[in-house]
Amino acid sequence: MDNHYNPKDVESKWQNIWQENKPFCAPLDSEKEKYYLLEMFPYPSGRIHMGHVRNYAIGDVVARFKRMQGFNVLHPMGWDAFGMPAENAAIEHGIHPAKWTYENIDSMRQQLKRIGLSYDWEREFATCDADYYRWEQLVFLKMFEKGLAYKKGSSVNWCEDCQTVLANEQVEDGCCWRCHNQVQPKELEQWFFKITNYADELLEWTNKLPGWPERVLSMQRNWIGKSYGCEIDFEVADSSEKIKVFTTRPDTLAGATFMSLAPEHPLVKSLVTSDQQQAVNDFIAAVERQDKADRTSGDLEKIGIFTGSYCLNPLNGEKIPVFLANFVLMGYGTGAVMAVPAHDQRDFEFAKKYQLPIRTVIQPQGVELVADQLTEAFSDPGVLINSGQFDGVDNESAKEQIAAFLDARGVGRKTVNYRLRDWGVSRQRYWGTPIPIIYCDSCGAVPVPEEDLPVILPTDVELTGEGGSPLARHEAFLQVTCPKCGKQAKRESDTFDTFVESSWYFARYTCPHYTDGPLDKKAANYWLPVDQYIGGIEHAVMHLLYARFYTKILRDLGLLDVDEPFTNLLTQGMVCKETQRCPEHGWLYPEQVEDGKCTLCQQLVELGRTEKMSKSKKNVIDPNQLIDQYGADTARLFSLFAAPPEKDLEWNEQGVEGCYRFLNRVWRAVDENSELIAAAQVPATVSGEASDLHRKTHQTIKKVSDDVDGSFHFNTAIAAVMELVNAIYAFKSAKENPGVLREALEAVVCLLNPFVPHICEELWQQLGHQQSVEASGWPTWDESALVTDEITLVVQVNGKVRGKIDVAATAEKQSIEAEALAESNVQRFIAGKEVRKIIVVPGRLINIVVG
RNA sequence: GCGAGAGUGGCGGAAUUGGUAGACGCGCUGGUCUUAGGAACCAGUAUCCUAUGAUGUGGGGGUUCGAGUCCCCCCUCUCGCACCA
Repeated sequence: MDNHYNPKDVESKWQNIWQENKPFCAPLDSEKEKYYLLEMFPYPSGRIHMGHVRNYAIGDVVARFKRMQGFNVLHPMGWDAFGMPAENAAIEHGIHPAKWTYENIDSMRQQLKRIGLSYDWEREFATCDADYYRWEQLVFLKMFEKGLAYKKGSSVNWCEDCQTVLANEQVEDGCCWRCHNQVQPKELEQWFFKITNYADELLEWTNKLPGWPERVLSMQRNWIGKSYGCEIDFEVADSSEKIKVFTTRPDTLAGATFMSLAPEHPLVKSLVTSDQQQAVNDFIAAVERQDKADRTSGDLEKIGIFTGSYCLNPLNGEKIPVFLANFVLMGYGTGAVMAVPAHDQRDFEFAKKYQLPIRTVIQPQGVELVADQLTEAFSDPGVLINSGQFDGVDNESAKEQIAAFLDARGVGRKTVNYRLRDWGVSRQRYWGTPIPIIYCDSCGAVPVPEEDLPVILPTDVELTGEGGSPLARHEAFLQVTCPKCGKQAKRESDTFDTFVESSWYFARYTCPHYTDGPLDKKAANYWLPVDQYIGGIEHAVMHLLYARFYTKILRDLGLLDVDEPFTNLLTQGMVCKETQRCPEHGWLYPEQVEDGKCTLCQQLVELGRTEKMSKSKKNVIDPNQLIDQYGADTARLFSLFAAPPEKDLEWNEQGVEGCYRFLNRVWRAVDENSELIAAAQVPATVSGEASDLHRKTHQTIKKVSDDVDGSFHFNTAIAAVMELVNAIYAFKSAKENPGVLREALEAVVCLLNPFVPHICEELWQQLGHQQSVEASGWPTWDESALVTDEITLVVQVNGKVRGKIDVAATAEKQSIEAEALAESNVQRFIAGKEVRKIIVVPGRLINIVVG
C-alpha cells in the first residue's frame, strides 16, 4: 500500500483546478433553476477563525449539494470592510486603515481558498471600494428626497479628554477605554433612517417567512414591539403646558398618583421650580453617569426627584406631583409615564421609596384589595374600583371605555406605539462611507448632486484617536461650494454606520460590476431573494432587521422587485471559548498565560466565561495549524461533525483525529479495491450479505439526502456515511460481489463530496470517472432496495422492555400479539397477572399492560 | 432587567418528533500484528450490581399504557438590547 492519503497534494491539486476552470461561476442565462446561497460576509480582521470555518463549511455543503442536485448556484464572497478595528489599528500601529484592510483581505482570501470553498470569486468586492459605496450614497440621496433620511438631535458617548465620540464598546464601566475618563452624553445632530415607517410591514412579514427560525422571528417581533394603548394629556397645574403619556393601561388611570418623566424630557426646564433647581441638576448629573442599558433594569435602584410642579389627572381632575425618574427613558413612548403604583411594579417600588400614595383601582372579582397591605403591584385582570363612573367595569372593557371618554373630551386618544426607534446612521468616524451632504449657511443641508458622486473618502488623514473624526479636520475635504447657490459651504464629515453596507451587499452580489446604478434590475430579480442565508445567531435582530428594511427601501425606489431579502435563514450557533483577563493588561491570549498568571506582570488571571470568539476578547482559535496538520477536508469535516449547525460549540479539539482517521479509511477502501471493482456492475438480483450492503447503501443515500436537504443535520449525515464505511470494511464477500461494493464506494464518495470535496474529487477520478464528482449529480436511492422481510419489535410489560421478537414485515396484529405474549422473558413478567390491554405500535413495539 | 435559546455517559453528540435512551465519533480498557507503534485491525465501555434485576436525560411536581420529548414551578449557562461587526 504505497498510495497514501496525502491531503496537502490532493488539496492543492484540486484547488488549482478550481482556480483554472472556474466551475463555481454562476451564469445569468441558465436552463437550470437558480439557487442563491449566502453566508454572512466577514469583517476582514486579518485572520479567519473557527467560527468562520464553521460558517463557510456549512454554506459550502449546501452550495455543493445544490449544484449536484442540478441547480444554477450563486455562492459569492466579499468583505464587510469599513469599521472601527481598522481605525484602531491605525491609531495603535500607524498603518493606514485602507492599507490595513486591503492587506487583511488579501491574507483572508488566501486562507479561505485553502479551505476549498466553492465561491464565485469573480463577484468579490469590499464595501470600502468606492465602486460599492458610491451606490449607497446614491440610495441615501433618494431616501433624503423622500423624507426617509432625516436629521435630528441625538445623544452620543463623549470623552472630554480625547475630544472624541466613543462607541458603546469603547466605554468600560462608564469610562473611556483609552484614558479612563468619565464618559458624558453629548447631544449631536445626526442622520436617521425612517425604519419606523416600515414597522408594520416588517412586523406583518414575520408571519410570512416560514423558512426562518421561529426564535428569530419572535425576537424581531418583540424588538418592533407593537403595542396598542392610549395617549393621554395631563395638563400642568397653573400652566398652559401639557405632558403627553403613552400607556397600555388606560384602565388604571384613576390610580395614577404621580407622574414620572425621563430626566432628558424637554419640559423639565419649565417644570422645575426654583427651590428644586439645585437638587434636580444634581439628580440629572447622577443619572447621566448610569449606563443606558442598566437604566431599565429591575436590579437598578429606582431613584427620582420632585420637580416642584404638579399636573392634573384628566379622569378626576386630581392634582398629582411630577417627578423625574431614572428608569424612564426618552427613547420609548413619550418619555413620560403616568405612575400607577398599585398596578405597576416599578411605580410601586418608587412610591414606597418616596412615600407616595398608592391607590388600588382594580381588584380581582369578589376580593377586596387594600392598598396598605400590598407587598407588590397587582397586575392581573379584575374589576375597576375607585374610578368613579367606571366602577364595576371589568378592566379589559374599561380600556376601551376610558379611551372613548378621554377622546370625547379631546384629552386622550387610542394609539399604537412601537418599541422600534428610527435607525441612527451617523458616525463621527473616518473609516466609513462619507454621507453625501453639503451644509450651506444660506441653503441648509444640500444633497451632493448625483453627477458628483461618489464622494470619495480622502486617504491623506492622520489618525490619533483624539480630537474627533479626522474628516472634520480635513480642510481640503470639508471646503466646497454650495451646489445650489455657489457660496462657500462645508461637507458633512460624518460617515455611515457600517450596518448600512451590510444591509444590501447580498443584492450587489447579483451584479457586482454594474456601472449604471446600484443594481442591474434583471440580475437582481433573477437571483433574489437569497434562497438560503446562513450566519450567526447574534445577528438575529439588528443586521437581519436592517437588511429587511433596506430591501423594502430598494423596492420602493424601484431598484428591485422583492419584498424580503432572505427566504430561508439558518442561524448558526457560535463557536465559543473561555476568555482570560489580567487585571492590568486586559484580555490575554492563551499563550500569554502560564500557571494561571499573566506572563507580562505575574498577576493572577481572572478565569473568564465561555464566550463567542472575538478578536477583542483574544479567545480566537486559528484554524491554520489544524489545516497544516490534517488538511482542509479534515478541518471542514470536524467542524461539521462536532455539533449540529444551530448549536453553540465550545471549542475542543478532541475528535479531529477521528475525522482524519475516517478520511484515511475512506481513502484506503477505494484504493485497496479499485482494481477489483474496476468494471463491475450491480447484478439484477443480490442476496445474503451482498443484499445487506446493497440495502445499507440505499438507506444511507436516503438518510444523507434527508439530513442535508433543508434540515442541515450534517453531523448525523456524516455519522450515516461512517456506518456505511464500517459496513464496507465488514463486507466479506467482495470478490463474489464487486458490483455491490462498487455501488457502496461510489455512494460514499458522492455523499461525502459536499463535506470534503478535495478527497472526493480525487477518489472519484481513481474510480475511473472523467467528469468531476460535483458534475456527476447527487445519487438517488431505490425504494425497493430499502425493504426488509423481517423486523425486530420490542416487547414491553407495563412500559419496561422485557424482550424482543422478530416478525415478518407483513405480520398481522393478532399474530404479533400472540408472539409477544409467548416470549419467554415476557412470560415471567405476566405470569399470574391479568392482561388488561395490549398496545401495538406498528414497526416499533408492543406494550402489554398487566395489573 | 427585558427579549430569545440551551441543559442527555469521562467528552462532542444521537433518538424516526409521545414508542428500545446513549447511533456515530473522541477518550479509556484489553487483545492481534509488528524490531517498534502516537499505524492498522478485533473486542469491551451510562451507573449500581451476583443479575434475565434496579436506577438514569439540570432539580421538583403533573398528564399518559408509555415522557429526553407534552404541561406547571425552580436552577444554571449562552446570545441580543439600538455606536462591536
